[in-house]
Amino acid sequence: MEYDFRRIEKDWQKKWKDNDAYKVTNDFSKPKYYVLDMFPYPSGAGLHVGHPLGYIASDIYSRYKRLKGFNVLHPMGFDSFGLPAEQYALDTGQHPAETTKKNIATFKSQLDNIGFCYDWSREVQTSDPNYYKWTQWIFLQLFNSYFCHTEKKALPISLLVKKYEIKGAMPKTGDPVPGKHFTAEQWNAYSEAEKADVLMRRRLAYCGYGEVNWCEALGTVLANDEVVNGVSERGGYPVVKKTLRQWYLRITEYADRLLDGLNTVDFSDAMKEMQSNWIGKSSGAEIDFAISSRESSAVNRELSIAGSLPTTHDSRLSVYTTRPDTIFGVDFMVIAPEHELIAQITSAAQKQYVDEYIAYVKSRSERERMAEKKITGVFTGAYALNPFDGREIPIWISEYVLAGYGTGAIMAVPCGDERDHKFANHFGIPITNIIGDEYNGEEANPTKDAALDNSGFLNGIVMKSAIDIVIKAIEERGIGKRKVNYKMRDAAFSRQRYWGEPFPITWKNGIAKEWEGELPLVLPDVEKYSPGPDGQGPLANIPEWVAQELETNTMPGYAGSSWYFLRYMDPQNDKEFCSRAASDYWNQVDLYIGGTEHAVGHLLYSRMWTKVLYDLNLIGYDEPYKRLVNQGMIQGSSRFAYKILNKGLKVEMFVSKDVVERLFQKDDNEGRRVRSIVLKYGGQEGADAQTGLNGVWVTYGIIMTKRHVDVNTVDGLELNIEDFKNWRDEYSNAVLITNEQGKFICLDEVEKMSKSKYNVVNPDDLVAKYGADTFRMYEMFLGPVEMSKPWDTKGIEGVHRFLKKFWRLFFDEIKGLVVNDDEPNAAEQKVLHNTIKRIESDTERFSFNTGVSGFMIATNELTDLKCHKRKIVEPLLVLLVPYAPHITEELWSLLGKPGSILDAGYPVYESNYTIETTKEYPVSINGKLRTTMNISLDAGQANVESLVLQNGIVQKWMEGKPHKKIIFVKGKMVNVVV
RNA sequence: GCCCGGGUGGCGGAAUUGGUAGACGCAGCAGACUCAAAAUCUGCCGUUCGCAAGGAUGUGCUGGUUCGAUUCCAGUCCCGGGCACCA
Repeated sequence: MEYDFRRIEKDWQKKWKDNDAYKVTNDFSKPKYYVLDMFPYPSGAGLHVGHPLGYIASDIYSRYKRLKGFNVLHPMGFDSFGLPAEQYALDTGQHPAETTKKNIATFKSQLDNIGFCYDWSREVQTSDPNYYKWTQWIFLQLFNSYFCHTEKKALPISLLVKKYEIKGAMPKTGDPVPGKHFTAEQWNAYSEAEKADVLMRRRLAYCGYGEVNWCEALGTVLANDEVVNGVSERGGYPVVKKTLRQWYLRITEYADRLLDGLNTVDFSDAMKEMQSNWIGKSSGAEIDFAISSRESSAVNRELSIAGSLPTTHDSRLSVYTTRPDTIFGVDFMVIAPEHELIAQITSAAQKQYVDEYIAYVKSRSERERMAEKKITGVFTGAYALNPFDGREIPIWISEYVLAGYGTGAIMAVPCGDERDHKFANHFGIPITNIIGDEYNGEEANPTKDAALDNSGFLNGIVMKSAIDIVIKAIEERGIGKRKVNYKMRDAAFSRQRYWGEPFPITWKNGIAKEWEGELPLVLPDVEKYSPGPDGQGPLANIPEWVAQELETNTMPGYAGSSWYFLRYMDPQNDKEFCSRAASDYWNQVDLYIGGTEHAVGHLLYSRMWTKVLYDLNLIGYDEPYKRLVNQGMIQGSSRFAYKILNKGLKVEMFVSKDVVERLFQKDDNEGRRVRSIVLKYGGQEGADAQTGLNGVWVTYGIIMTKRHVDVNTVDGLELNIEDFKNWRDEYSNAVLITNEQGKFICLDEVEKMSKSKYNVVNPDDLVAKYGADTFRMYEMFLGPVEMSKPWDTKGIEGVHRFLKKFWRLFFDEIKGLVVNDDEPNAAEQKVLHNTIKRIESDTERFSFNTGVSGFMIATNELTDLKCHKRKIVEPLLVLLVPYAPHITEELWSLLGKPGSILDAGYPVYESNYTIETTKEYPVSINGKLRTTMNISLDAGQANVESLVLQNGIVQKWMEGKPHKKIIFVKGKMVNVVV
C-alpha cells in the first residue's frame, strides 16, 4: 500500500467538511486558546505562496494546542474593503462587491486546499453590512466619547456636556483664553454651532482639516504609494497638496497608554521598539524667541533681555527642543516651509528667493523631503533674538523641518546636531562652540555629558543637569515651558473613496450629527466609481445621499481590521458587536501572527480601539494581543530578460544574460548605450529580414533594458524558450539570442511577490503536484517563520520523500501493514523520546523548520533500526498531526483507531532514555590545569559533581560556587571554566 | 534621510544564544538494485596542502573584549521591511 496523497487529502477534507470537524463552540467549561492570523485582503491575483506561511504556522500551533486539550479558536476572514477593488471597478465597471465576492471564493478554496482547521461558520468580511454595522457602531462610540485627562480614559461626551453646563471650562491658573475657556453661563449661551465646535475639539473621532495628495487630472486623492516622484503612478499627472475636511481619530491622547501597554504584552523587542519610535515620546521645552527685523531690532533686543517679550503673537517664534541646555549654541533657526510666520517675517529682499524655494518644496512629498541628502534652504531675512544674551539669530526655511512635528520650527545648534552642522557648513553660517574640547570643528557631537562653555550663566555646568536649569529659567521669565511631545499624529480616518464603510453621520447646517436611522447605513450602489466634485468621494455623486446630508467620505481600510478579532468570538450576534460573555471567555488573542509591515498601522489602531472599548466598559481588557509573532515576508524571485530596444527592430529581441555580461563586461550593463558591440546569435537564415538588423552580426550602439519574464517559464535561471514564446502573443516570433550551449539565461532579483512582476507562485500548483501535507511542511522547512526570504520551490522533493518514508514506517508496498506489537528497546525509546522533547520545544518556540528536520531525523533513525513497533510509531504519528494533518488522520484510521487523531492527546516525554554513559575524560581548567574526571554526558555538556586534581591543588568541586560549564572540545578533552 | 531586521558551503538553512561551525534538506559525484528507467538504498561532498594520517584556513568587511566569538562591543558595506491614504 503506497502513500496516495491525492486520494487521502481529498477524502479527509471532505470528511472534515461533512462532519463540521473544526466547529468551535463557546464551551466556557474548557480552557480556551485563541490563535489569530492577520486576515488577508482578497486580491484579484489570488493566494500566493507568501500568504500561507503565517497561516500554516498558526494552524500547526492551533492543532498542537488542541492536542494539548485546549478549546482553540482559530478563525479566518477577509479584510475586504480596499482600494484595488475600487480601482478595478473604475477600470472595468464591475461592482467591487462582485469582484470581492469572487476573489473571496477563490481564496477560500485555495485555503481549504491546504487543509486548515478554520471554523468557516465564524468567518467575517469587513465589507459585509452585518459586519460593518458594528464598525459604524463603534465609530459612533468614538464620536460620542472624549478623553478625560484626569481619569486618563475615554468617557461619554455627555458627561463633558454636563460638566460644561455646570462648571464651564476655566483654567486652573492664569487668564482664560477666549475661544478656549468659558464659564458655565457662557457655555449655556452658546449657539448650537458654537457648542458643536467646542465638543468637536474633544471627540475621539473628530473632523478637522488636513493635507492630501491631490491629482487634478485624475480628480482624485492619491495614497503616498500612488505618487512617484511628484506625479501620479497612473498616467504620470502632477500631484499637489490640497487641504480637505477630514475625519481623525484622537490616537495621540492614548500615546502614553499605548507605550505603557507594551510592557504587558509579549511582542518582539524590535516590534516594541518600532511602536515606541513611532509614538516618539520626547521631553523638552517649548521656547519663544522674539523676532526682530532690522528696523525694530534694537527695541526688541532690550525687551528680550529685560525678560518681557512683545505680547503680540506675531512677533514670537516658538520652537520645540529636547535640548534646551544648548540654548547658547543656537546659531540659526529653521522653520518648516509651511510655517505660518513666513509671509510676515520674510524681508523684501529675500521674498523672491523664499517664494521660489516654497514652490520647489510644494512639489515634493514628505518622504522625499525626509530622504533628501542634498541640503536645501533659504534665508528669510529675519532674525530671532536669543532670550539670554540677545544675540541675533538668522531664521532660515528648510524642508528638513516638518510642519507637523512640534511647533514646525527648531533652534539649530550646529556643534551638537549633525543635520544642523551640515546645514551651517553648507550655507556658511558661523558655528558657536559650547562644548569646548568635545567639539572638534569637523562634526557635531550630540553628547549630554560635556561641561558647557560660551554659555553665559550655564558655563561649567554639565549639559544633562543644565536642561532643568534652563527650563526653570524660561518658565520664570514666561517665555516657554516644559513640554512632552509625540511624533505620532492623530490618525486620518476618512477617504474620498467609494469602497469603504459609510460614516453614520449627517451634516445639518455645518454641524456633524449621528445619523438617526438604524445601522447599518448601507453603502449605496453607484453608476460609476469616479470621484465627486471638489475632491469629494464618489458618494457625493448620488443625489439621494447628498439630499440626506450624509457624510460623503468613507472610512479607511484599517477601520474594519481594528476590531475584527472581537467579532470572531460571536460572529452572528445581531444585538451586540460581541456579547460580553463571549469576549470575557475568549478574552485576549493568545497568539497573533502577521507581518511586520503592520507594525505601526493596524497594530496601533487596533490597540487604541481596544483601549477605548475597555474604557467604555464594553470589553474586559485593554490590550488585544497577548503574544505577537511576526512572520517574514515571502518575497518573489523575479526573472528578467535583456530586451533590445533599438528602433527599426521588426521583432522582439532578447539576449541571454551571460552573453550580455561578456559583451558589456559587467560594469557597463543594462539600459546603457554602448559604443559598439558585436552580437552573434546563431546565424539563422533570413534573420536579418526578420529583425531589420544587419545580417547575423549585430553591430553598433544597442540599447537594452530588462523585462520581467514569468517566473513559471523559467527553470532555475534557464528560460524555457517554448513556454516564453507561448506566454504572450507579441513574443511568439521573438528572437532569443542564446549562449553557446543554446541556453537562454535570465537575471534574477528579489522583489515583492506581485502579479505585475510575474513572480507569483500559486500554492494550488504545488498542492496538486505534491499534496497539501508536503506543501505545508515545505513552507515551514524553508527557514524560520520570522525571516523574510525569496520563494524557491527547489527542495520540496526532499520533504515529499520524507512523507513517503514516514508512510513506510507503517505500510510496506508489498507486505501492507508492518506495524507490530513488539516491545521497543532502549535505543528505539531514545529516538522517540528525544523526538517528543525536540518537537515540543520547537513547536512552542515557533522553530518549525528545525521541527520538520526533527521528524526527518527520527524517521531516518527508525528506518535504520528497522523499527515498526506500535509503541514507537504511534506516538510519533500523533506528534506529526499539526504539521501534516491528512496523512496522520489516514494512518490513524488505517491502524483501526476510532475518532479523530486530533483527540489522541499529546505524547508525554520521559527523560530516562536520554542519558548515555559515564566516562573518564582528561580535563583542563581555564585551559591550564589538567586532571581526569568522571562525567555523565548528555548532548555535549555535563554537570560535574566532584573534581579531583592530580596535582592536589583542588581537591573537590566546590559546592555553592557559581556553576560553570563543562564543555567537550576536540580530542574529547574537557575544558572547565571557573 | 530616519526607524527595525538580515548577511554562515553551489543553494535553503542548523548551531537550544559565548564552547567540536555547516545538523536536516536540495543540487552534484560515485556505487547497489534493474534489460532499462522510475522509485529505493549506500558512500562522498566549505576552501586549501597531502597518497594518507593529518595540517592550515573559514560565518559580508575592519578592529576590539575573551582561554575561547557565527554569537558580545565599535565602525563599515550590501540586502529586505516600514516611514502615516497599498493592504
